[in-house]
Formats: sequence, C-alpha cells, structure tokens
Amino acid sequence: MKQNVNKPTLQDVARKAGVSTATVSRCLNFPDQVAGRTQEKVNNAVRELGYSPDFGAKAMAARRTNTIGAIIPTMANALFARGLQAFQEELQLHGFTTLVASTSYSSETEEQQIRSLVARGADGLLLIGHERDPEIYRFLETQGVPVLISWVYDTAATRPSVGFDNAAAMKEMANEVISLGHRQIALISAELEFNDRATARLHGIQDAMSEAGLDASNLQVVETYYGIDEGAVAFDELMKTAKPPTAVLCGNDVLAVGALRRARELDIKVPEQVSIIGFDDLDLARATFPALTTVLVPHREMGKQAAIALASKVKDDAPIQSYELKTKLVFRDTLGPVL
Amino acid sequence: MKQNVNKPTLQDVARKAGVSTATVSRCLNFPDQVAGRTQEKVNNAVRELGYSPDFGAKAMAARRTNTIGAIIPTMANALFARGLQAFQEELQLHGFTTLVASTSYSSETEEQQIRSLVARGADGLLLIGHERDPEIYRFLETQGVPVLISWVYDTAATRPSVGFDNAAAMKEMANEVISLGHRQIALISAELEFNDRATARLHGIQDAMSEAGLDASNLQVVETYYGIDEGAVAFDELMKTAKPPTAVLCGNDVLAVGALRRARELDIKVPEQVSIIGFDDLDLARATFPALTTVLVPHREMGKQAAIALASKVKDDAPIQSYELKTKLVFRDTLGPVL
DNA sequence: TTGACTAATGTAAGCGCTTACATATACATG
DNA sequence: CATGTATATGTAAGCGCTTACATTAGTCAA
Repeated sequence: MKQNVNKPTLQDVARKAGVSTATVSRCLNFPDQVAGRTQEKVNNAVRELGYSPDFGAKAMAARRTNTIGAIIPTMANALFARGLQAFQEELQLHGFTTLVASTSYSSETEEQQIRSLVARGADGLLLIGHERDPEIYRFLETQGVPVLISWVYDTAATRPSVGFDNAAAMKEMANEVISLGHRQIALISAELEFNDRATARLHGIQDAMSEAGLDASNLQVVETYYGIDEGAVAFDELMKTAKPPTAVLCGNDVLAVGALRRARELDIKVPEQVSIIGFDDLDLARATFPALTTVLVPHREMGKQAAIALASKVKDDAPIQSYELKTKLVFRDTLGPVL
Repeated sequence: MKQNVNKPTLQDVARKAGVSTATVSRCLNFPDQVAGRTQEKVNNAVRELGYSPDFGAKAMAARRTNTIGAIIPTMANALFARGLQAFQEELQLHGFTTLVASTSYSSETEEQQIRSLVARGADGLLLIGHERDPEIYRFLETQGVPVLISWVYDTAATRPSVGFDNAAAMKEMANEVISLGHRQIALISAELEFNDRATARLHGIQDAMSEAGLDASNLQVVETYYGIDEGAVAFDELMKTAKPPTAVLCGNDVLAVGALRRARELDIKVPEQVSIIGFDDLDLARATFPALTTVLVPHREMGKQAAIALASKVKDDAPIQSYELKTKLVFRDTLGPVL
C-alpha cells in the first residue's frame, strides 16, 4: 500500500495559482462567483498539476455527497441491471451519482452492503423488496437515510414503494392458464426465503388455483437459482414426478428459457404437451422458439419513477409517494390449451 | 438536502463508553489492542447509538481506501457483468471493496467515471481495452493510481493486461468458416470506434480472409449496438444486399441470437442457407435452436486473474504481470458447409 | 518493595476540503 | 470627494476520523 506519488491538493493548486484555497474551491464549485482572470489562473494550475478533488474530504467538509445507493440481488439478472440503468440515468439528471451494489440474494451480504453504502455517505437508498431484518431499518432510521423500496407494490406495507403487485400479476397469468384447462401446474421459482417478490408470485398462483377449486396437490413448486441451466434442471425434475404438470410457470424468463431448452432436449412439444410461461419479458423472450408467453414488467419506467421519488425526497425532503406500475400479459407461443 | 438527524460520530461513542476516541478507533480496527472490558463498553455504545463510521473521514485520515474501481462498457452485457462478479469476489478475499461504473461505450463517460473513481480514492483501477485518450493515462499516472487493462491481451501494447487475443480468437473461427467453403462473409460488430476488442476481431477476420486469397469485397461489416433486436436488424440488412453472405460472424452471442431470430422469421434455414456464429459462449448460446456455434471466453477466470494481479500491485507494489487467457471454439449447430 | 518491562489508554496533530465571516477592491452616486 | 453597494478574495474553523507519541496501569523477577 505504498503511496509513492503525492497527489496534488487544493493547497497546491492555490499556491500555484497564487490565490487562497477558498478561491480555488469556489472556482471549482461556483465559477460565477470568481473573476474571469482568476478562473483562468486556477484552471491552469489545476490542469498543470493534474489535480483531482478528494471526494472524501469534500463530502466531509460539505456534509453532503449527492450520492444515492442502490442494492439489487444480482447484476446477472438483466431486468435488475436495466431497471437500475434507468434509475441511474434519471438520477444523473437530478445531479446525483449512483453507487450500486449487489447481494447475490444473501440477506447477510445485503446488510453489509447497506452499511457500506451508508458509510460511504449515501444520501438515500434504493432497496428491492420489503422483507428484511427490522434492525436494519432501525439502523437506517438512526442514520437518517431515506429508503425507497422497489420491485414491489404492496398496499399492506407501511414503507413507501415503487413497483408492481407481484401477486396480482402472477395470479392474472395463472387464471389464463387455468382457463385453458390446466389442472396440474408447476412453478419454477427463485428461492423464496427473504424474497417477497417470489413469495408473492407463488401466492398469486395459489390464490388463482384455490378460487378455481384446485388444491395444493395440484401445484408443484421447485426453488432454484437464477440461470438457464438451473431452469433446465428444474424442468427435468418436474417431468420425472408421478404427476408431471401440463403447465410450468417460471419466476422469470431466464428460468423459462432453460425449461424450454430442456423440453426440446426431452422431445416434449411446447405448448402441445407442456405450456411454459415466463416472467419479465426480456427481449430474450422473443428470441426463443417458440417465442415465450410471459408477463411484461416495465422495468425502465420503474427505475425512472423510483429515481424521481427518491431524488425529491432527498433534495426537498418531500414525503415519498408510493407508485404502482402495471404489468401486462404477453401472449406468444408457449402457452396453449390442454389437449 | 436537510440533514435532520445527527448521525452519531466516534466522539459520541467515546463519550458514551467513557473512553477516548483513539480507543474507540482501535477497538473498531484493531480489537486485539484493546482490553476485553473496554471492547465491551465500546461495542455496546456503538450498538446503542447505531454508530456507523464515516468512510470519507476514515479514508482521509488513514490515507487509504482499500477500494478498487472497475469500469466496464455496460452491465447489459452479461459477460462483463459476470467477469466483474468474479473480479469482485476475488478482491473481497484480498480485503478490497470494488466500485463499479459503466460507460455505455462512451469514451467521454468513461473519462468522467475514471475521474470520479479516482476522486473516491480508488487504490487501483480495472479498465476494459487499451484504447483511450493518452491524457487520461497521464492523469492516472500523476494521481499514482495503478491501472490494469482487461478483456484484451496484445503483445504489442505497452501496458500490462489480463485478457485474450481478440484477433487470434476471431481469426481461428474465421479459418473454420472459410475451410467450410464460405466465400461471402459478414460481420455484425459492435461499434468499432474506441473499441479495440471489436477492431481486433474485425482484423482477425480480415487476416484469415486475405490469407485464403479473399479480398475486401468478400466481407461485409455492419456496426450496431448491443442487443438482440439490434442483431436482428443487422441481419436483415445483410440479407438485403446484392451479394448476401453465407456466413455471418457476430461480435457477441447476443447479436447472434438476434440474427438467428430474424433468420427464422425470414424462413432462412440455419445453417443450411446461412451459418451464424457468436462470440462469448454465454449459456444463452446453448438455449437457442439451433444451438449456437461460438467462441468461448473464460470470463470468470479473466476476472479472477485480473483481481489477483491488481491486488498484488496495490498491496505490495509488485509489478503487474500480463496474463493471457485462451479462448476456445465451441462447435454447435449453426455453422455448416456451403451447400 | 522496587525497577524494568509490557499492555492499555489518552492527547493532539493533521488528512483535504467547504464556508461563514471579515476584508479589500471597484465603481456609481449624490 | 465621501459614501454606499456590489463584487472578489482571504482567513480560519471545523467536518470525523487515524495514529505517532506520551502517559499511565499492570506484571513479574529479583
């Protein structure tokens, strides 16, 4: 950890330009408060020295970072990555920098990341889903860091959120599936623990089924990680059971693509023998053959609205307005009637 | 930007625990230097106050951040996202935190991100590809921030890098294509400007072709953005030309999947009428139908080796060893002979 | 009991910035 | 020309930590 080079500081710039540090600081942050000639001198000094302000010092002195943190389960999930992209772009417009961290779906890692982002001075935080240790919420409160929950919209929750109703979305799709005659249904889900989105989607299916007079024995659930291969393996497993499902709903498109691949490998016709349904509507869903029936999640809009809400909270201390986004069923070629 | 809550500081903890700030600091950073009883008092105070250290202040006082920055073109590209994941995991083992930023392939944004990460105190930086404004390299040097280039391995380059030979990898594949009788060849590439990986891949093809006695009129190149739809559109374009290619090489698997989709939509048989070849070997490549012939890039190993090299540079000031990773042709079902 | 250590803690000087306040300069006005 | 006002700059006090150094407490052998 040698620091063999001495980074130039504000002091150095001030000395070189023949002005005070205050003037340099102003010149950098509020140029219109500084005379043209002085600006020139300072800018030259900055350039010649290759000066770069120290963010930590700046944050400490200004007691503000203009930084917002976002913590998502994984970058590997394109939907998170893209929602976050939109979030970031919008925040930039409001003068904020975004710091991103991911948790690999581990609540322990998430806690670390939260603490780390708070330590780094995040003025606000975006978190996915409501479900987490109450203590961490308490911590956030004592630190005075506002939090916005995204990817879910749950009227029962006390915390404000920008997202969609996972249960309702999945239920709507399940209703379609049931109305096509399917009775033996499966769900390939992400891990349910500490994942209220996945849990809600499961509940959506259960709801639809019980309203249709089906009971728990008609539903098989397999939990797995995110990934095409994982979807394939899960599908395999389902097809080996005593009563294989005629419709397989998946927690996301990537799992569905895996299931679809394995179906082809097993020579199971989709949708004639088995229907396969995704969730998210990645552009991937249109690239498979047959093209995937799925649930569209307006991820970019979600990221944008979350950014707007959080920015106005942090800047003007305006209370965060919850915002519900609507999902949409997208019918393509992998859902069909029971033959 | 109200700060209505006063975050507890080291001072507060010290007061509450009845010790000096030095003791608290030691207790937090070097617990074994502090008596057991004292540790308890301090830890209790920390817990009761919900104290969280201020990273900026810490960095300034300790003159070290244990942070390494990584700047990639885009999170949307799964290969970057995953290589980075491995990079991050390995660095964590070495006690470093990773700060990630993306550029959307804009060299201007990249420069901003570099400055921002340096300002945030990054002890080292991972960058993709060699090609960028020399001034930014100069800046990094005056700041004393070591840089490691990844995703490329170019013996001609002066800077150390951990990556693979993009030109050679693509050339190897092009040789296969040519040996199967293809004479009219196309490349769907990422934008070439400021992208030495894409440029090298193009050169690889050109090399192979000229060695086989083919000239420039046999190669069509279309540049586009990253995305399935983009690949589809580019494929369309190629098929409309006077001499449509019999083999379409793609700069990455995602573009290839798009091309494949459009081929199906156009009722063009792959590989009978047109061969389509990807690059990266995402798991996506095995999920399409027909499964994609592509070039495997060992992204996780690349991320890991990059982390090891950078960590040892930053910690022990060891010179960075360049490291070449090998790609591998993966033959599946989208490359066939000219009929 | 004393002296010579070692272990535990305290004191205080910065780290590189921002910003309230004080001061200096320029210019217009009566 | 004195005065008032606006504009430009300087002075210096922190922001919340770490750490070199000083001090004190604790331990043990002689």
